[in-house]
Amino acid sequence: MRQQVAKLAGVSEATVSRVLNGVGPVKEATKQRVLAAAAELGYVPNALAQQFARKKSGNLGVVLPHMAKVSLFSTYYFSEMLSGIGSEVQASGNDLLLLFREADQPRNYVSLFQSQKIDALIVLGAREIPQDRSALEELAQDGYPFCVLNQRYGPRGGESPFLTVDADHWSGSQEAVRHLIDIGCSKIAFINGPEQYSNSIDRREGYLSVLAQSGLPIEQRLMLTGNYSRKSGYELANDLAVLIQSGRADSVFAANDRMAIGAMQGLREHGLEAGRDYAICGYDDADAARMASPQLTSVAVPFQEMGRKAASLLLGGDNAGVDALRSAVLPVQLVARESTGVRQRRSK
Amino acid sequence: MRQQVAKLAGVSEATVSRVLNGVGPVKEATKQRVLAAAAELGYVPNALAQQFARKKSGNLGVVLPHMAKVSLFSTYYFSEMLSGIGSEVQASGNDLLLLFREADQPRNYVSLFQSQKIDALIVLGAREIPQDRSALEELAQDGYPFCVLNQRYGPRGGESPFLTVDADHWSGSQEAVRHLIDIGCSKIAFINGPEQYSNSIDRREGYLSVLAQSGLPIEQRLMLTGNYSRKSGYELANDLAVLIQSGRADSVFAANDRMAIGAMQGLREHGLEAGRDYAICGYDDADAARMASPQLTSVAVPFQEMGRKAASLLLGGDNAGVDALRSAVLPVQLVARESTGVRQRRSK
DNA sequence: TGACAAAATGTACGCGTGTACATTTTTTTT
DNA sequence: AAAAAAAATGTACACGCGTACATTTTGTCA
Repeated sequence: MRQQVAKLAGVSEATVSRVLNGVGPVKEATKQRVLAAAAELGYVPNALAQQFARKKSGNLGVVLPHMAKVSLFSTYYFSEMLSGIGSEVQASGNDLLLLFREADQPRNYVSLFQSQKIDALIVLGAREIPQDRSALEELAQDGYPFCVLNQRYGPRGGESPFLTVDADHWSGSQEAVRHLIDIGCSKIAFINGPEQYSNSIDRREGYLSVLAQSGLPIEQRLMLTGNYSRKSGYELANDLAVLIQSGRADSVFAANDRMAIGAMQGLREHGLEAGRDYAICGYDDADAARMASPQLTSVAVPFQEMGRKAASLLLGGDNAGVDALRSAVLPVQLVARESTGVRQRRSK
Repeated sequence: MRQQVAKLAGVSEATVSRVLNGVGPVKEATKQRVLAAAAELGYVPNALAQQFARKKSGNLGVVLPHMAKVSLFSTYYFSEMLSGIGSEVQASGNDLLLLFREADQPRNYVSLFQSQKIDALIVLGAREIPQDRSALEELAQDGYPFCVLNQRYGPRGGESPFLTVDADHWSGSQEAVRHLIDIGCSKIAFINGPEQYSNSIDRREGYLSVLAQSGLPIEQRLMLTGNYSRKSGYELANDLAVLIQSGRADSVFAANDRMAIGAMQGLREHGLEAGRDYAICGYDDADAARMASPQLTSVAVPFQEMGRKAASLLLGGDNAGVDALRSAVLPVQLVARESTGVRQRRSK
């Protein structure tokens, strides 16, 4: 096939290759002849052979936890990051290989590189558990290019053992809690997610630091733990209702929107209405925040940007703001809405 | 590398290949020696070379519309289908290549096959527009294996020009409308999405057929069109409010949950409450349906199953219920909730 | 035990590129 | 105008695997 193109253009196959890849010096006239011949014959290079010859698959792998039926995570979260990764991958002329990780199954990331199926890897949904950490350490050991998204393994603000792109959940939580304080709350309950996720830890620390700064007491009974699902928030509402009705809590900061919405639903069944009987702030600013009623105050996380950043770090040589500590931390932003008493203007 | 394995096992490279691929007759003892040698040396076959030699990439391509910032679609929809596809792909030992399609960009699906990047293709988010249809016709012309998901190109219930996996949105809409009638509604407004999507057409026809069956009048002013976004539902609430307040409508059937929720929000601003002043039924049974308040009655679509089915049609030879008409149509199911006056039992 | 069939293994090569190196053509320099 | 340098093109081969075919070993039957 390539041979036919070469013949039609009156050149050698090597020249065809050079023209199509834009490498090496080629006379303009020759180039045009080759391109014309290729177009005429409808020649499309065999990507498999190219990859083989180049020893590059051109694939960026993305592993994400396989959520069987009920997803612990907001699908929003992953969709957005994937979308960001996708746009960057496309712009770089690469492809995106989607890899699902079964919960139990051992993580064999290294063989993905050994088999050359992928040139680089982005890991989503990683946690601070031995299996995850050791799998990543193995990758780092062998020097493969990979990036962990939305999870931190080193100390916050310190040097990271792996390349990481995260959001500033510490500051985001501070903003959230300060906002609650600003609107007059002083007894802020906190629904966190499992601390296997570094951003749960970051949120807790953000929460605690603002309480300390503001001279508010830290009370264990105000700190609850769910699993980031709506249902867990719903169930914790029973505890929250007691706290609120007894005057021991006047507001809630939830570590994500789903738990916040679940809590609102549960509290409603206790006759407690967000924005009236208590204030509540979620996290992520997922679509659901705007769909809830009252609309949920939340902390917007730039998931798309995070995905884009991770991909560009691996694909291009975009090392802006990363070098030393091996981690990029993107800013988040509070979005105030009805659930903390901020009425929205219409048509939004 | 493979050579070293062969040497260590005391066999030829061909035998190593045979053992690792499980082809051809191999003496048990030899097999064990080879496996041991491969394990000892940590040999991982080069996937690129394998693909090249086999002339198969082992990749199932999945194209999905690239939704820049605001997604017209519920991300839920795509996440679920992707998840279903993913589980099937994994089970079959293949990989999933994710391909984003820019809105304007011409669809060049054929070259994906010509370059052998993919062995089969699943198309998500296709519409009845010339670009989409012709791109698919080109694929069909050349005999490439592909499957269109959640979109129909032939007549409903008739022969399909392409392999298709869809859900029975006609019956689903009938169920929804019948449910509204069952609870006492007789003036049912309908918010549909763009008719470029066949399932919008199916829903309209389902809606109309039940009205006809029930001897209810068909009124154009009750039939509105949004674009499947929450915002469009929100904006249409102004029209709905007039209809409801004037007594010309007593309920709403929305073609998806997002529009339904938007409408509920908009109507609330007009003092109208779902489940009290009017009934409303959504479609998709996305997470959001359960997060809305009141919780939204909706039609559950088996997106995961659909994805799984499409993948298994292309990967395995699973032709169950498809052969003649080239299309599989999966059943949907109504889930009644508070928005049509059905109170939910607690702890769900 | 010999002849023959079947099983097991080895040998050799193609798959379609990219590219190092050799060669030819063109341009520049003296 | 000859020599040298630079640009353009051609030749040849490796990449790592799967597999058709040739060969050897093992098993079977008379």
